[in-house]
Amino acid sequence: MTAHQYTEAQLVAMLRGKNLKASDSRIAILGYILSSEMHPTADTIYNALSADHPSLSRATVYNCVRALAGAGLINEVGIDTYNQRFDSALECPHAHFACRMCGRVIDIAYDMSSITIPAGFESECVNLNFKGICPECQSKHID
Amino acid sequence: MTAHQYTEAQLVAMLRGKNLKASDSRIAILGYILSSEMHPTADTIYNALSADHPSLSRATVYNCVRALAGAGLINEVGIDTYNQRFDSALECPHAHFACRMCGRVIDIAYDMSSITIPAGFESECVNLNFKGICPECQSKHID
DNA sequence: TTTTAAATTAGAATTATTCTAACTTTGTAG
DNA sequence: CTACAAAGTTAGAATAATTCTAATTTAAAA
Repeated sequence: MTAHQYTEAQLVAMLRGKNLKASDSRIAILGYILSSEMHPTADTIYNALSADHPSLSRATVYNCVRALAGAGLINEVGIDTYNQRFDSALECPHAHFACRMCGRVIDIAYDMSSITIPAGFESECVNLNFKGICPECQSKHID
Repeated sequence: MTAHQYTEAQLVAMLRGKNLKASDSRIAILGYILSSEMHPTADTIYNALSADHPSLSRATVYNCVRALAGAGLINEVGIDTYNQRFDSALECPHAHFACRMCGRVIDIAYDMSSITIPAGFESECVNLNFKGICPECQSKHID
């Protein structure tokens, strides 16, 4: 929920802990997602990092987020219909709210421990997503 | 959860009830989604219906699902990362489970009434999605 | 009927994602 | 420290999903 800054050494340790090589790109992308509150898309990540990492390619962004999500360090947030978004998997689980007026994706404190899956299914990831109108847009607008 | 068949008159009534013109495409697409258990993608819908509706175009499928989802007759199921899927909004709410091995999206009976959203947010749609391994794939495979 | 706004169409355009094959880096072991 | 092998990265082309455009057709109201 609250974004954290991590040192490079901490990011390297996280990657190694998941048996991922600590490449420059992975360190930068993981650090960016963990420090961001905005549920970035692959394109947002690419744009944010290419200034400091001029050789970064879009393919690497896709490769990295896939590896990081596979390792459970980040989550895919399936709330935005036409762009995949990512956020930290290290925070306590939380829900998301997408506002159909302003388009923002907002974290919602939510007790995910109340959500259980039926026996027989092995769940690796839970997503609870709401769509509607956020408080700010409600006050701006009569729908 | 269980798919239903509706008569054309019923489908027309549903559309009119939402102030949507009852065009051929909308009747066919709504009927298809409501009678399907498979959470079809836009492409699946297009392929399933073009035999009977040779002039149907992909643009129309996208236009229609947008209109139907906006009217609350169907839901976008944000569980499949790289394809949007749709299902009936008329059934009682339920969760989805996507298996990362076989790729199926399976309905899960779930008490959505236990899910409440914080005050101030006006929620129009809730999605509870799980990803992991389904019972069938667990028995096939040692991961 | 006639009318008109809305919906549909084909295909081009755009956008997001993946693929390919050459090159570079990482972590390890000598 | 140096060499090696495996894994990761790169640019750009290819693919796939979605949207756009402008002409045509249709639904429903008058």
